[in-house]
Order: sequence, then structure tokens, then C-alpha cells
Amino acid sequence: MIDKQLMKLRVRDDISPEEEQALHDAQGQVIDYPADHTFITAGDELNCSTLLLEGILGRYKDLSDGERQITELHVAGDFADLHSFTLKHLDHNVMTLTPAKIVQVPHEKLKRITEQHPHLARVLWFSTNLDAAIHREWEVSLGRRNALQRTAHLFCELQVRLGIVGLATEAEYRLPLTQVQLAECLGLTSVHVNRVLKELRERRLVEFRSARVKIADLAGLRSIAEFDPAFLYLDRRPR
Amino acid sequence: MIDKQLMKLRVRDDISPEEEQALHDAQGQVIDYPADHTFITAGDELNCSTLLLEGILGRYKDLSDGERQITELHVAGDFADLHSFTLKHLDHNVMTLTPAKIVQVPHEKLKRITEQHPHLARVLWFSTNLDAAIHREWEVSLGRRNALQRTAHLFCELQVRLGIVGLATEAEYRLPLTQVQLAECLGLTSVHVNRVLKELRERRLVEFRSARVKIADLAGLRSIAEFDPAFLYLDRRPR
DNA sequence: CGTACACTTGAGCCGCCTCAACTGAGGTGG
DNA sequence: CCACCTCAGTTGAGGCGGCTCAAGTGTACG
Repeated sequence: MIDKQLMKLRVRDDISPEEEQALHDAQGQVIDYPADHTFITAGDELNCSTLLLEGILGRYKDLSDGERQITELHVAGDFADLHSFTLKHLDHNVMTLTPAKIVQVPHEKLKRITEQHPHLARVLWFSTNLDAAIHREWEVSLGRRNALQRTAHLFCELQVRLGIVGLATEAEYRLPLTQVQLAECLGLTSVHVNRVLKELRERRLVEFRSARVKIADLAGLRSIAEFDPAFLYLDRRPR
Repeated sequence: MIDKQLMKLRVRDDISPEEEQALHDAQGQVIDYPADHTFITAGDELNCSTLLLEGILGRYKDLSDGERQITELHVAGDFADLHSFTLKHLDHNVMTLTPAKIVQVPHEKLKRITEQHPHLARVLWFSTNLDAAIHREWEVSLGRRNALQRTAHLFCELQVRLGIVGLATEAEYRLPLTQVQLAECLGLTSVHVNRVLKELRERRLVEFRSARVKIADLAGLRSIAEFDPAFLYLDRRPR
């Protein structure tokens, strides 16, 4: 059930059979959520973390004028709030953007892992640092890339991240998000996202339609986005 | 020498005398760097982390057109690249924005801490998650706040972070950054930062001049920025 | 067959950028 | 001691990328 999480971890690190077992044993309740459901609210006291099995989640913050910024997307295999293990409560909300299946991992079991499996603990620590690296890349997009580059960059990022867990090829992947949700990731309005998607289509780079991303020219897409997958740390760490 | 780091950690957590000793013992070489010096470049293989004792550091990425985005500022007491312990190399550069004194902490010693001091390991893990929370707040600023709010928000953030280590009062703090460097944090041009600073001054909220931030109206400043210090996790974590 | 919701497109506006000129404070060498 | 350079900061004029407002189209679902 946590095979996608293991695929993700094993891209970057060795996971021994004992460590795999420890992860298996850490699993708690499995839950299915509908789309558009906020299941963690900023400030809630948390005693378990959420491992995503299927679907797409978003971490987000709302402002008083109703604007929303999604700060990271999560795909199958991601821990959506592993950081709540050390933070105890979150500074942001977490919602489903599509219907989603998750499994809860009690913090008590994570604590035991830190005490009994130091290497696995470091691997989990790495996972939260990878989330931070994704945040940094989004900061660069939001601060310095224009709407076209920013959108292209997000499609490139998701192609790699979904590819790791077998949910994307170089040519396409399923992405059941609305243009409003994309806009909330990109710091744009949905109207402008719509125009950008049109331009990406007309330039024969990528087509986003009916919940699919069809990449016509991956090299070209990466080129205009200045996409460098280094921030996703795809190389293996020495044990 | 690491007293500011301990001040920072103890705002959020209990640090036992043994743990304090372990941190002391982890210290390696002390180095003084001049201002404007990039001492970690993306991709460099790293075997120690950098604890900042004095000065201000910035994590940043450059784009091909010469634009730069600073993704986080570091102040005395911060680990500037504790995450390099799990990442092994960084996806971004780290530079001094002012003259700075740092102490290196070998990864080998951090590894020993994860094996012998699980609680302290979690505290350090927390520190990197706090950096991620700061990244998220900057994403919100860059994505959804206008130039005035964004600038005000940064001044509020630094007031709290410098206050923790005794380098800021509610009324003022030293901040020897240029307007160009501020612009690189804020995703703006230095010309526009200059106009924003003028407006903040004219509105009697905050004055930034000759390396000092003088806060005329902290409540007002926080109000226009919608600043909520919750993202800095100032509450104590149960042991 | 009506309602809701995602998407699409046009027209006009505005926040921030670009380009450029100028001021002022150090620092340095003749 | 001053002429000169450099670099941070300041200000104005004009342009443009993305926003706002508004009116559509398409489609799924009751």
C-alpha cells in the first residue's frame, strides 16, 4: 500500500528490509476523502502525519481578502504533513484537490523510528527538506518568473514527481486540477492562467485539457521554464 | 559562542545540559567572511553545516537573465544550511549579505547526535522545518501580497526573529542591507522598493535608513502586512 | 431542460517595471 | 585638499504584464 512512498524514498536512498518493515508497521488508519476537503487546519493539534496514497493534496494559506496561495502540491507517495511530527501543529491548511486516499501515521510511531532507526529517521528528515527545496523553487517562480515560465515550470516539476511514482511519462500525465487551483499555485488569476495555457498550446509546448497534461515538446517546455530538476534531488545519497 | 543558537532553540524546546554539551562539542572551525561573499554554491559536496554567529546571510538562486531571488534570510543563531546534512549538496547558493562570523559543524558530529540524542535530533529537524515555514510565508508574500504589504511583512518577520536573539526591540533593530538586497528578497526592483520605503515612511509605519529599521507603529505595520507570527512557531513544544 | 460550474474571450485599467538622470556619501590618489 | 570614482539611494516619465469586470460557451447532471 505504501509502495509509492517506497518508490519515492528509494530514488534517493537505500531502504533496508528492516526499515521497510518499520514503515509498514507505522501505518494507522486509511481514509478516503472527497475532493475539495480541508482536513487539516492551521493550528490544530496533530498527533499523526498523513501519507498520501492516491489523489492530489495542496498545502495552502488564505488571506483576508479571500485570496489563496497554495504553497505546495502533493502527489501519491508524498507525506503531506510529515513536518507536523516536529511542529505539533501547522501554520497552513491541507486540503484535497481531488478525491484522495490517505493513511495516517501516528507521531508516536515516528518517534520510535527516530529512536530505533537513525538512518530511516534521516531519510524522513530528508523528505521534509525536499519539501523545503520545492518551496524555494516556487519562491523563485513567484518572485522572478513571468506567468508563462511559471506555469511551464510547474508542469515540468509535476512531470518529474509523478514520473518517480509511475504516474507520468515524458509525454503525458493525468492532472485533474481546475484552472482556479492552478492559479492558486501560481500566484495568478484564473483568467490569466487560461490565457497562458492557450499560449503554451499555441506554441506547441504543452496542452492541458480535460484533466490531462500532454507534453508536446518536453525539451522546449523545460527550456522556457529554465527547469533544472536538481532541486528535486534525484541523485542517490551515500548511506 | 553558540548562545544565540541556544536562545533560539529554547524559545521552542527544552534543551538539557547534556544536549547543550553535545551541541558545544559539535562545533568545528570558526570563520570570518567579508560581506557579499558566496561561500556555498549549489551542487558543492558538503560535509559540514554552517551556524551563523554574527551578521546576515542569504540563500539565493540566480536566473539566466541575471535576476536573483533570495529565498530566506538568516540571522545570528540560525543554522544556514543544516539541511545540507540530509541533502549532501544544496540546490541554492548561500552568501553573506554583511560581514559574518560562522562556525562549522561537521556532518559526522550531527550524525552522532541523531544516533545518541534522539530528542536533540528532533529539535534540529524542527529547525529545518521552521525554515520551510518561513519559505511558505514568503511564497504567500510573493504570490499574493502587494509590494507594500510584502515589504512590511518582511520587516515584521525580522523584528520577531532578531528579537528572539536579543537583536531587536519592538521599536527598532539594525539591518545593514541595501535596497537592492531587499528587492532580491521581495521579488521587486530596487527602484520600486525605494518608492515603497518612502510610502511606509510617509505613512508613519516604519523608517528604513542608514542600516536601521525604526518601527514607528508596530501594530499598524503588522496590520497592513496581515502579519501573524504563528508561522514562526514561538510556542513551546512538549518534550 | 434548467442549473451550476469550468472554461473562454474582450476591453480597459493599474501596479510595478524600464530607462534615465540626478544627489549624496565615502574612498582614493595626485 | 580637492578631483574623481564608485556605489546606494532618489525621482520622473512612459510602458507593459497581469488584473478586473463582464459577457459569453460548453458540458455534466439533476
